[in-house]
Formats: sequence, structure tokens, C-alpha cells
Amino acid sequence: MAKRKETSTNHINREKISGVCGVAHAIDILAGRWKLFILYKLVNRTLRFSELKEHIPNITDRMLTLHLQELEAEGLVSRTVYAEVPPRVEYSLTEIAARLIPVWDQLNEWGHQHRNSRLQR
Amino acid sequence: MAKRKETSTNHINREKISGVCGVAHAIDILAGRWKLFILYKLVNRTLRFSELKEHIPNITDRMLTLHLQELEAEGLVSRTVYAEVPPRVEYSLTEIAARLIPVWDQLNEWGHQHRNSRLQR
DNA sequence: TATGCAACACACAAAATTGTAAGTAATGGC
DNA sequence: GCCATTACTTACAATTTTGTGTGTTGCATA
Repeated sequence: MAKRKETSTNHINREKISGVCGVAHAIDILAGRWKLFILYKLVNRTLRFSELKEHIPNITDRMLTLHLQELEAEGLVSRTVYAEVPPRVEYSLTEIAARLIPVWDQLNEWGHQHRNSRLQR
Repeated sequence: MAKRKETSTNHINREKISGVCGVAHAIDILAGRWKLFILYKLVNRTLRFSELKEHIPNITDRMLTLHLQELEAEGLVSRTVYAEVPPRVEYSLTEIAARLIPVWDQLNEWGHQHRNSRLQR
């Protein structure tokens, strides 16, 4: 999550695969532990750092910060800083992140189907 | 990938999140480095271990084995062993994995859109 | 002057994933 | 007997992700 070693085989494989396949690329940038949770909370509303923290049980400052930074770097979340003390920073979805929402619905249904199918064993 | 420590905070958070959210669950089981590649290669056909290896550049025996085992454990891939020597093992998609395909198409398009939008910076 | 707040940063540790480099088993052909 | 073949396994190392705990900043209020 922090810095990645750009010469590692791992990194090279990652780039090569998600450079070719859109699905792999999408999953790659959505796969952090808390990322979907964060994005989901931001659907249709803007929240500040502390509000996200309240909405997401068990997340720590550090994890929220890291994931928000990556989401911002990937252009999925926009960050607005207000020059106040104590600081106020607001996060919201970008346009391209919002375009994910209809896909989510289907993936969500598939996920539930899959989970249910496993419970029957 | 090997064994996970079931008492770790990480593991508990994973379970809690993907137990509630279908998307998180889906992404969780699809997020291995080579998983999508493997699944993609199996669409509409059955392949044996060595064929998969040929189709997927740079993958190692170990990675292919591990990912196939997880995919099988998640019910996305079915494994058929033929009692021959040298061994022959064939892999194919399960019905629930096949249900992913239409979702892939959309996620794929989103992934490409997102990647292109990044290139313009 | 001391304290609290919000949104981080930093150092470090633990856990999980990925990669590398060896084996291994059973059998048919030489 | 010796070797080649296929689908793995094992031991280990490197990398990446996640978690824990503490420190920082600048201003307002007590």
C-alpha cells in the first residue's frame, strides 16, 4: 500500500496483466480492504474524514488515510480541503467512480448468489 | 494465499466486510494476481494444467496451482483427474463462474474507460 | 498557559501474497 | 536400469498489505 518496488516481478506482472485486461485493472484498484466500503459510503453524498470514520466500523486513521489517498490517486475520489482549524477535509465520488454504481448492483447480486451457493455445502 | 491466520484483525475485518457486501465478497475471491486470467482462459473451454501454463505467460507452477486450488475451493472452477501416467488434469468453469461473464463485460468496459481517463493527465 | 480538536504522518510490527528453486510419484519407451 | 513426462509439493525468500501506537500542526476555548 505504501510504496511499491517497481522492479519486482510481482509489480511487473501486475502491470502487464491489468494493462491488457479491463476487469483485472478494475479489480486491482478496487481490491483494498476498505475501498469498496469507503466508495459505498460516498454514493450520493460528500463526507468528511471524521464522518467516514464513524460510518466505517473498525477502520483506523491510518487505513482510512491510505485508502483515501489511493482512491484519490486513481481518480475515484475527490478531496477538498478547507483552510480551517481544526482542519476540515471533504471527500466525494468522482464522475468515473459514479459510473461504477450500475455495475456494482450486478456484481453485488452475483456475490450474494455465490455466497449462498457455498452455504449449501 | 497459503494458510490464513483466523484470529488476525485483518482476517476478521475481511470476513465482516465481505459477509455483508456482495461486491466486497466478489472482489475478495477474484482478486488474486492470476485468477481473472485463469478464469478468462477457461471461458467456453476446458483446459489441462499444462495448457493453462502455456496460455498464461510468466505464471509459475506454484502460482497456477495455488490459484487453481483457491478457485476450486470457491466453486468457480471444477477439476477432473484422469488416472493416467503422466497425470492429466482438466479444469473448467462452473455454472456460477459462468454467470460472471456478463458482469465482466461491463466491468471490463469501465476498467478501460478508467485507464484511458488516467492517461489524459 | 494548558487542553482539545481534526486530519493526518511516522516508525514499526504482523500478516498475507507472490516468487524462486528445488524436489516427487508412477509409468511407458529405450 | 535410465530417462522423460505431468501435475503437482515443499522450503524458503521477497514483496506487499494491513494493523498498532504515538506524534504533529495551528487555533480556539477554558
